[in-house]
Amino acid sequence: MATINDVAKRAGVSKGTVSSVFSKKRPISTEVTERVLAAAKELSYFPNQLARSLAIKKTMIVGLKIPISREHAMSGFEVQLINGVIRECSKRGYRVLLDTLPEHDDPIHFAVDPVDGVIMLNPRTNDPRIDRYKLMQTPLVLIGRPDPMDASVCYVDNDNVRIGSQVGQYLIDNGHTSVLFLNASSDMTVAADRKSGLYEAFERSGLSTEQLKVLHYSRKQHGNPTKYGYVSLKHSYGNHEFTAVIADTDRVALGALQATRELGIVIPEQLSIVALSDDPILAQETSPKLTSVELSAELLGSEAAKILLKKIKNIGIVQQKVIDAKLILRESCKTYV
Amino acid sequence: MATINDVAKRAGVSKGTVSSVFSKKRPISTEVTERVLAAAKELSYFPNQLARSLAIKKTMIVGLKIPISREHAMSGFEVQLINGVIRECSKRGYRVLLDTLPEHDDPIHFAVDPVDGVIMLNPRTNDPRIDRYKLMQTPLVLIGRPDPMDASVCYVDNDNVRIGSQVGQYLIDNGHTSVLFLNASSDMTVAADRKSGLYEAFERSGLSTEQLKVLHYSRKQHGNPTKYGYVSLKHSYGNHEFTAVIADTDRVALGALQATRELGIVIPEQLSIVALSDDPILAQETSPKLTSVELSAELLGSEAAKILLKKIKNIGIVQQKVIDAKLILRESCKTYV
DNA sequence: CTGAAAGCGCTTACAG
DNA sequence: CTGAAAGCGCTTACAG
Repeated sequence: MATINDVAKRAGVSKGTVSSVFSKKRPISTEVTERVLAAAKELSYFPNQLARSLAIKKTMIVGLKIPISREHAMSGFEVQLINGVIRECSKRGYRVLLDTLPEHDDPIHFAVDPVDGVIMLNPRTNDPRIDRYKLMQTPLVLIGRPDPMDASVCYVDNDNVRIGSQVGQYLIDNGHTSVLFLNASSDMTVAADRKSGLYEAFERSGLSTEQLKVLHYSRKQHGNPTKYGYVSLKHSYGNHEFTAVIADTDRVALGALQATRELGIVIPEQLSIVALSDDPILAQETSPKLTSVELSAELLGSEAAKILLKKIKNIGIVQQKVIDAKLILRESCKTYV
Repeated sequence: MATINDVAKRAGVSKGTVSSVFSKKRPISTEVTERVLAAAKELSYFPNQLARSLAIKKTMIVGLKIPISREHAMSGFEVQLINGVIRECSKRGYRVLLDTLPEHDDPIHFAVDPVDGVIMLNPRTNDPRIDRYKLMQTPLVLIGRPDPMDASVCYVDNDNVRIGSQVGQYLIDNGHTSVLFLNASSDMTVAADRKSGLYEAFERSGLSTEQLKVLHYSRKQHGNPTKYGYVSLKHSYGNHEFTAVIADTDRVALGALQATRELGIVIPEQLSIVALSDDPILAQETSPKLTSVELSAELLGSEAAKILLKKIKNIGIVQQKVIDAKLILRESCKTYV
């Protein structure tokens, strides 16, 4: 690969000049410009972004840290979220470095990536990476709230307590007093938040939270979300009393739906189902169509990107944003008439 | 941000030594190692990948060039494909730089990206980028065949002629003699390939290709694939004779399905539908379930990544691979009994 | 086991 | 409008 030096020599100019004709940062006479361009073409010269980035300390790349399971495809939620990030970034001329690599616990391996900022999914409790990004002074925005709360970090999130409460209230309003909650895995902050929202709704209505059966997903135990829905329903139905099930995601709901079919349970007459994470396309194609909460994953992604891009331009900004989730009524819940 | 120099000074060693304790490329005494690590910690030092990459000429990043429409979400095909690329890359410790930016025609803006190689989707006819990557000596693998054919470039692809022919034959075997083909946009090589395969099948069976009505998608004209399916069917039904329609993708089929519902056409009794690009989940959730061709997008992605990674390790390798597509029979085609 | 120095390929004040 | 030189933050022969 020819370098800027080769071109400079060939064109009989300094490399600063070559740099300028490509970057257009200072005016170069047309005569020289042409000579340089000709030399560049002859030598098949292409500017090296890496070297450029090192010099100007800017890459026009946004890092997206999103752990992806080795076995399964991305969920609709992840896909939409990535979509939102990409769309927003590409609108502003940024590219996206997808980092799905498992995280190194060893901080020695933590390096500053060739990115201008990073979006990080699902921070864990006391996530050490948050501090490291602070020390690096790398602009960071989380998707999902930091735990413990930290007013100095940027994030976008749904209000998961509210989601739990809302769905609970909806079921209560329609006559349900006992529900099976197929919750997310217990180490996720969303799981705790949604559960507490659900409890809240029950208590508010003077119902006993004893009527709430909450299960947690475990990849080790269940294999995948659809199986989780399937076996959980099969095991629980008959053993526990419940007239409604809340599924953590549409995939979980799919498994549950399958189980009800095999058990001969009629939806929604005998059992109501609502899913919390919604791939709008999927939810409309099941039968019956799935009543579910639209988390607006794409919006989460694009808002995260917006905030990050703002922050990159103006270090110091800190901003949080909660994205509205809405319950979309379709056909899988019995409504009280 | 502290640099390697700061750490070296603080620890009272040379920067080569600091470099070595982080890279472990040459042995450093434990005493010095500890001093360096302590200094690094005190100064919040994190190695700069960018500088490292420039020095060693390696980034451990794979570029994925995948133009994404501003308006719509990614298609199932794209999602699966990206999935395949990511999965394979992350398995080998590579990250993926998603580049969805619109391509600059101006070759002056073509720079060598901070990647070790690139995967490029849907090359155009006489795509100038292919030559540029050659000149840059950037390892390249295409998804979709180069046009014109070029034995020196790596690619993975379905055999789209075969797909067209296979689907055609299947329809013919089941008694169809006239079909509506809702093909991809006319500037895509896949469109031509599939069409010629379909013609082939008709000719082989001694049928008149006059009974083939082929339409092409145009974003300008149709807006989006689903609308394309919807309006095309509405316009064509009644005006043209056909007992089967081949939809370019499942999204197109979705639109067509919707149109048939409104027109009161019973699927598959009155009309057979087969889709060429298959999101397995989507296809199974429509009613009736969609008979469709599984393109194995994920496999396309992972195979492309495999070849690229091999090529990165050993420049000079050239390899092509055609990925099998299979027709999955579900419920949307009438079968001849 | 460690250091001094050249090099990776750019950019950017500073000077003219 | 252009050049010479220092700098971006690393790595790596070479020498000891």
